[in-house]
Amino acid sequence: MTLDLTGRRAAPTLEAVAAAAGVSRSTVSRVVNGSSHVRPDVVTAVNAAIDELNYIPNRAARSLANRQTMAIALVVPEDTNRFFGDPFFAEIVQGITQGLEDSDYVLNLQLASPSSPSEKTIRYLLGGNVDGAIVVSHHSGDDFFTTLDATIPVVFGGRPYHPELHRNNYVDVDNAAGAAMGTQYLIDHGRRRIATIAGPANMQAAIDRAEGWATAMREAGHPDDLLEYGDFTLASGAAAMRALLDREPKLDAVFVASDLMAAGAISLLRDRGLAVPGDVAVVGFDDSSAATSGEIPLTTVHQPSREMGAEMARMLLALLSGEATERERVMPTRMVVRASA
Amino acid sequence: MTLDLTGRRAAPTLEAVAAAAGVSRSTVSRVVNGSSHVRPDVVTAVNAAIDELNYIPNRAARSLANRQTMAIALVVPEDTNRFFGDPFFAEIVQGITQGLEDSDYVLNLQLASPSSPSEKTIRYLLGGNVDGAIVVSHHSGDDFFTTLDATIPVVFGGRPYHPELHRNNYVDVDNAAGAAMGTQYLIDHGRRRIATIAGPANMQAAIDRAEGWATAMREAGHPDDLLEYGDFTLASGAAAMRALLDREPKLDAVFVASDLMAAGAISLLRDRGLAVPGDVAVVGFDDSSAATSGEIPLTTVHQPSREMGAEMARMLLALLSGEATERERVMPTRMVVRASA
DNA sequence: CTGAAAGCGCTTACAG
DNA sequence: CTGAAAGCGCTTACAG
Repeated sequence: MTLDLTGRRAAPTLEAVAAAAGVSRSTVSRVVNGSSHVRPDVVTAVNAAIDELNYIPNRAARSLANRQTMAIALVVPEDTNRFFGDPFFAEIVQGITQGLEDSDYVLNLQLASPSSPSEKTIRYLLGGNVDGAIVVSHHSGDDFFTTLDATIPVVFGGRPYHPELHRNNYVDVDNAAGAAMGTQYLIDHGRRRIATIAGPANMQAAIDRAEGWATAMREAGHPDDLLEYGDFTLASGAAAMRALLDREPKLDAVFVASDLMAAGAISLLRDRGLAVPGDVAVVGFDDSSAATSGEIPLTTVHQPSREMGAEMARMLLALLSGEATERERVMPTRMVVRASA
Repeated sequence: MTLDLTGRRAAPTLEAVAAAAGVSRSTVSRVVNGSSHVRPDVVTAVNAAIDELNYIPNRAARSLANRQTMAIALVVPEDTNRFFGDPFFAEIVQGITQGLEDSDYVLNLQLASPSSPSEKTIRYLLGGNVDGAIVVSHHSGDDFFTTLDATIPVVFGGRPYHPELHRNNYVDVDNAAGAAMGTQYLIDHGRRRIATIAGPANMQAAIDRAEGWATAMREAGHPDDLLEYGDFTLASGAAAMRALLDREPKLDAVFVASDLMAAGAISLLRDRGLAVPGDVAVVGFDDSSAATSGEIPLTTVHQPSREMGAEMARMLLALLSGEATERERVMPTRMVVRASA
């Protein structure tokens, strides 16, 4: 065992394995990469040497020779607090991890600021450190992602805001239809003055959900004037609810574009002494764990977040392997009725 | 601009920059790496060529030549739900990110299972893909980390459970003293029957906090029999509270080893119609955002999570640059009094 | 089926 | 201060 200056073992190389197995480096490489043109007994001998030496291929060397990093980036243009605060992301990450499980790719998480990724992140993503990227929670106003998309294969979680993107691979739900369904549920249950708390206007999903609410309202002959924006955080849900109540004390329902904002809205409602759903019915969106962790289980529009994550991974893998693939995957939503409406 | 088969631009190399600037590759390399032995006008010319071509060094090539990856791993042996569910981790991550900001290192997050990291994670960490690692939330019963620690520099968030580790670099608080302080606060405020909800018995911090509670109780002449274990999740806090109430319906206070578990305990208490702090006083640990997001602001033992994260980053950076460094950093806790006790 | 050799894009002694 | 050359640890045509 060779020790380097700091007393740590020097990693064995292909060369060492070749010597131990009495074959050439080429052959070892073939075995490591599962080439079929190697004699079975040689495969056995090489594998024995690999186990013996505890050989792990050097990724840098491999990726230099290969021009492949076997890494993909998960880019989330949100600050840490929002990323960690919303269980929706946890489910997306789980799905992606699961979708990548059987592949040789590793996932590298890059948190970027919502406005614009740091110089460091940009260099990382553009500097050939990953073979592809999954971008979740895309906001408008930054064309870095257009550049990224022109550089490596990218799959978006949620239809990206920029329609002029070079390519356009995404996994999404029909946000407008889902929101309309949630709103219709309130209408069907006799609510009249139905407000909405929308997500930020620079995110496509937020726009679509607001639009779905407005459409359902208009079709039912109700006014679609009661809209306030949040930013998908708990606190912003409460703030928007307060603003809504100030504008229309007699509202009797609210469709909220995310469960987390809905939880914030409910806590404000209760602070004001309003009963949920007695006085005000609340319908959320996501069906994340935030829907069931509050005092009042949330009636909400379910989107299959975990499967969406897995699907993003699969789509990117297909793109990377050059397979012809579906480029736009829209998954179904459904109503989940609990206690808040 | 060269286009490859898929229509993506081929990245410019050192070679190309050298040609554009009319110098050798060696010189370009020196400029890129900030060597001082280059003539100023040459530096200018090279930088112009770099900007012109939009050159970004190939990390794989660099790290092969260098034997440095300029990447460090953040390893969290927890499942996704727990990692995302506890705001404590968000703060640690923020701190680490901040501590790494001015360095050239990128952070790669590796979620591992609490029992034992996957084959994939092991190969990643041991395969020379990162120069060092920060391990947060270490559990006993897995000696992979001993191997990791023998292979690359590692800093632990929280004193690791295994005392026989090769090296032992960590950032922590004095958990026992903090817990004793929280418990003493309850004693000083006249509580008699004080229970505790501990963290998992395979984590050093959990053990130390339970010990701190027990010590304070014994010193006050109170029995230290009312202990139930949780696993640092909200749900486990509620379950432990239920068990405690079953054992001792007349308990009047509980010291809980994390804010998230405390929030779970409080919700159970309220379900049972018990007033907090009227009937039962609750003291938490962490002072994470979970302390202030519930209905009842939590009185808790504050630990400087963000600074601890930053400190872990700094310590690892020092280790990587070979600087002699403090290897054990214990940061202060303090009482934060709010409404729950 | 197997090996020798070139090449991936950098860095870094070594000369000059 | 600068360049030619070797080397980092792999992969992959090319011969055989």
